[in-house]
Amino acid sequence: MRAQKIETEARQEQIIEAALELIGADGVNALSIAGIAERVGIVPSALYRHFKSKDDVLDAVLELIRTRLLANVTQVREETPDALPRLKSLLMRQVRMLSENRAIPHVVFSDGIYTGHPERKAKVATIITSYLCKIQKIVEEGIQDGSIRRDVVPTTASVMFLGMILPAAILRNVSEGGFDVIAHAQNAWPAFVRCIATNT
Amino acid sequence: MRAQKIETEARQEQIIEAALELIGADGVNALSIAGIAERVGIVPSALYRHFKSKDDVLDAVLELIRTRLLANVTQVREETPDALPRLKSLLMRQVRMLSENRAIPHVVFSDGIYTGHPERKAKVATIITSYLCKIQKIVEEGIQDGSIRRDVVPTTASVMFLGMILPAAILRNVSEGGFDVIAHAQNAWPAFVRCIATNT
DNA sequence: TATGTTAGTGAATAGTGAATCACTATTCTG
DNA sequence: CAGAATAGTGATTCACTATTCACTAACATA
Repeated sequence: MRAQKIETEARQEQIIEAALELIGADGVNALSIAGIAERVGIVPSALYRHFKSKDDVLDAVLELIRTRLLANVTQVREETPDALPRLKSLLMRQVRMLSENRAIPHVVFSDGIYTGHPERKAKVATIITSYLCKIQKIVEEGIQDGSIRRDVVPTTASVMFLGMILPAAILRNVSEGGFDVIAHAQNAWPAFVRCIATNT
Repeated sequence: MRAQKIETEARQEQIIEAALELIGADGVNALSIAGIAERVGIVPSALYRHFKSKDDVLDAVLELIRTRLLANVTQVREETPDALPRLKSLLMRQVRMLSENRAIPHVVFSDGIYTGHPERKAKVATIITSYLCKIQKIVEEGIQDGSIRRDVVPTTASVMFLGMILPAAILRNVSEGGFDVIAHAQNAWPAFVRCIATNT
């Protein structure tokens, strides 16, 4: 049975989405053109009408993740004005996002994407660091307005913030969902507050 | 030129060591029998005299990492009696270990090892959780003797402890060493203390 | 309705890397 | 020193996957 003809842009989205889901399920290594094609409902070779190569697909996946990740931060900025509530809201958002989108840690932390692709590795580095920079900025503003201790190093705080999310994501992955990421975030938050907030 | 003949046990160690280094450099995906063989100085097929399969090599690598990782914890237990100094010492040890041994995060957090190998994934899960359990125990003892706050959830604390190390390791990997893991640990430690220690 | 363009198909190709095997060189031992 | 056991070699097989290509069906538009 022949697949329905669909315009390239729509197919591209389907393909990226399918890739994202497959990566979330089995990791970057298990991602194959055949697998994507099957999920989309076309034949493997048809995929090449919409992407030049598998690498192209991976680049697109990475780009999508980048925008989703950073969008979260900017949305939080608009939502709340103060540093601590911003961070808390961001934490909960990210954790929820990871719950729904298992692919993200796979893509960002698996070497499968950048073996033999220094440019892509650099891109991952850029994504992470620009994410951290935004957090750092929130922390700096918190120091300015006195809600965050002066002796907190913004860089360190941003990495520790990531430290509430990342190990949890990996634990969830490795234990097949046997780790409650959201509960962890809720427990970790007050502790994190103690470690950066000024004593009241 | 023919390679020197060496007894299996010694070769096995060489092979595991080579695998570890290759993984550290380029990740699990880039690991090939040919690569290992070249590094060891034998021909690819010779490797099969010492290991049944590539999977066997990976299992051995994983086992080595497991022992190294857990050995660190038990050594720290012998070294110092109190919870907080123990944790600090453990932190610095782990960070130093990661600096010297780039393969560890690759092996533990890359999906390359467990795609299609549920048993191995389970083993990774076991390694991480048993590591966390040991930390948890230290925390619990700290709560007992009053050096750690009563309202700290031991599980959460252990995951956050990992959160000082893990993101740092990944940042270092991704940025090609452009991130000072040891400096980060030194900055993060006092903050972590604030978040779990009783106020003095 | 005819025609050009776009998307889908299936078979063929080619590269890669793990694993096997028959054979050879080396080392150990009686 | 003979010969058994052990380790190394190179050619080869095998499976797996990305990619190409000639062809076909569907759609848009003139």
